[in-house]
Amino acid sequence: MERNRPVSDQPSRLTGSSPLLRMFGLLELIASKDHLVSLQTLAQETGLPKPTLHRMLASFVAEGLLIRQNDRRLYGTGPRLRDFAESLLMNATQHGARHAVLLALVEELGETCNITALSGSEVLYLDRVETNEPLRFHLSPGSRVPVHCSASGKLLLGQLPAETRRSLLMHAPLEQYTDATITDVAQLDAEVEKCGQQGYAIDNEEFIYGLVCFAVLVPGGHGRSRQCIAVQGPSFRLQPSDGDRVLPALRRAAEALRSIEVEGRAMGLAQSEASA
Amino acid sequence: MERNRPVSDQPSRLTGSSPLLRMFGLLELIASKDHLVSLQTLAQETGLPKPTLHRMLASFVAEGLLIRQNDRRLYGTGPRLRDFAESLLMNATQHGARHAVLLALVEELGETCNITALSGSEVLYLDRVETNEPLRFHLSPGSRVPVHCSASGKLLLGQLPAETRRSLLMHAPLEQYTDATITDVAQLDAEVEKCGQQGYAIDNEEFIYGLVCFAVLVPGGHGRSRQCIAVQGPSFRLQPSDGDRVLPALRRAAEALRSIEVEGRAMGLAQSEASA
DNA sequence: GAATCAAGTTCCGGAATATGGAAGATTCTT
DNA sequence: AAGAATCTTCCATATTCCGGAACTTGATTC
Repeated sequence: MERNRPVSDQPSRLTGSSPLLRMFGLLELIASKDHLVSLQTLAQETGLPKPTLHRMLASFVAEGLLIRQNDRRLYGTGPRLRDFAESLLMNATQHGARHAVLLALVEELGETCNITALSGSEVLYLDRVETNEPLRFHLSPGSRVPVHCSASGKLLLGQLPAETRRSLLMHAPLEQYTDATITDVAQLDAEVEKCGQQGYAIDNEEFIYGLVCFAVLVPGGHGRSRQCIAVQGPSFRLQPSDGDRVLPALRRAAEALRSIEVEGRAMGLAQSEASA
Repeated sequence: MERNRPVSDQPSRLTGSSPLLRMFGLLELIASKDHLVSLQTLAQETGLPKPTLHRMLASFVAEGLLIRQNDRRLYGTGPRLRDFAESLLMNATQHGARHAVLLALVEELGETCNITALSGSEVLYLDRVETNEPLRFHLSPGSRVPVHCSASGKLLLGQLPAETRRSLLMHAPLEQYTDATITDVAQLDAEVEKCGQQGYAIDNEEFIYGLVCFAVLVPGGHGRSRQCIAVQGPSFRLQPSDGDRVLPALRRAAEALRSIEVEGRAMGLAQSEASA
């Protein structure tokens, strides 16, 4: 159902399906300001009723996440949020190691690279490092692309049980983005099969004109993989025939990612056993 | 109060009056781990029922706050959380006071100074004040430099658990920027150790020819520090032998930053008690 | 390779929480 | 001191969350 949205400006709506996520969105909004904010300001920017905002802010203040300053009129981030942020960054070494692999790959190939995974019926970008080339495609990390017209998507589809794959493709219409987009299920099945055989996939301008992409699977613990690493670039710098140049590097990076995953798993297990 | 639990104790429930705050507590718990966690582990540590946790985690994953790795068995922080943390630290409300400390330091030393933190596998500039000298290196706040060839990076690496540090360096490309860049892991380990011992670090043209940098840690609340304050300058104005001149000032500034932090914390507590 | 076991996932009725319009306080403004 | 704007409290309603029980998946053992 739709929430009241009487005001027609551009209230940077807090996107969030549940109240819980909406509250996190509020924190994000406050954290993104380089100055303190008032209730009134927040009401205007979010479009939320003031009593609602007041209640949210009050509970954050009670928990030490936010603090009130200037005679209690303005809100800013509190010590607990700073602890959280610092702790997060210091401990995001999984990110760190993974990010480092991407950095090295971009350095070597000279083009933007991504780590991707399947999320629902779309391909999600887990992390990304952009090339320094002045001309490049910009897709923000956390964004999503359709499965049927991305190199990663075609590989990840191949890792799904046939049954699951079928029902997934049924629900998501195969939209035609360019002339090269595969929109026929049978044809897509054949393409997925082919990619699985050869161990890599190419997106040859199937999603965006001028965008070419190579992807390989990150080896999973046992049999199935759920992540890809991919390189993308404009078609005049990266072409389908460049496989010999980019695939070895991609495979090396994929192997590096696998070893990170294994370490992470080992630590995770050690942790759970430690509390027995 | 202490927030990080070193090892498992009783089902130490997530402190939080409302479900909303409890969910934030869950994020804090995950962010405080230097490794990925499983649903089972979280269930044990929080005492929450598994279905409840599963639902919470699923919604976080759907929002991009968390990501799942290792065959979807383990949870870790996602890109959106990292953005949040960085944005928060760069805009922190005591920014004003923090900036003032930097200004005073630059005034005293006559060279550009920065406040830095670790983010993933790189060093992030949280804030920065440039000298008025006509010749200076330009790096904007928000930009990043490699850990292995920056004074801040070498100090912050020393604050990580050995295991974590090893894993990070293993996968980070120790790129050679200048003749002085340390690219050998063992050698870097020794250097990090040495910096930790002496309480400061020097970057002696290890990243950019002609750029020398001194850094000290900002004392943290819980033993470990997560931020540095540093001064940098061209090698003909700032030399490794200038420690006696710059280190006392740096230490004073670091102490000033710590006290700002403590004040903020005290205010936060006062606020939260007022509503108890 | 079938049995066993542990971890992860789904279901759904009941319980607890969030919602926001209206109205009452508290400032700031003139 | 009246007027205006913002902040705060109230509370009936509707939405959301909760978690025991049951089911599925995947790993381990015999």
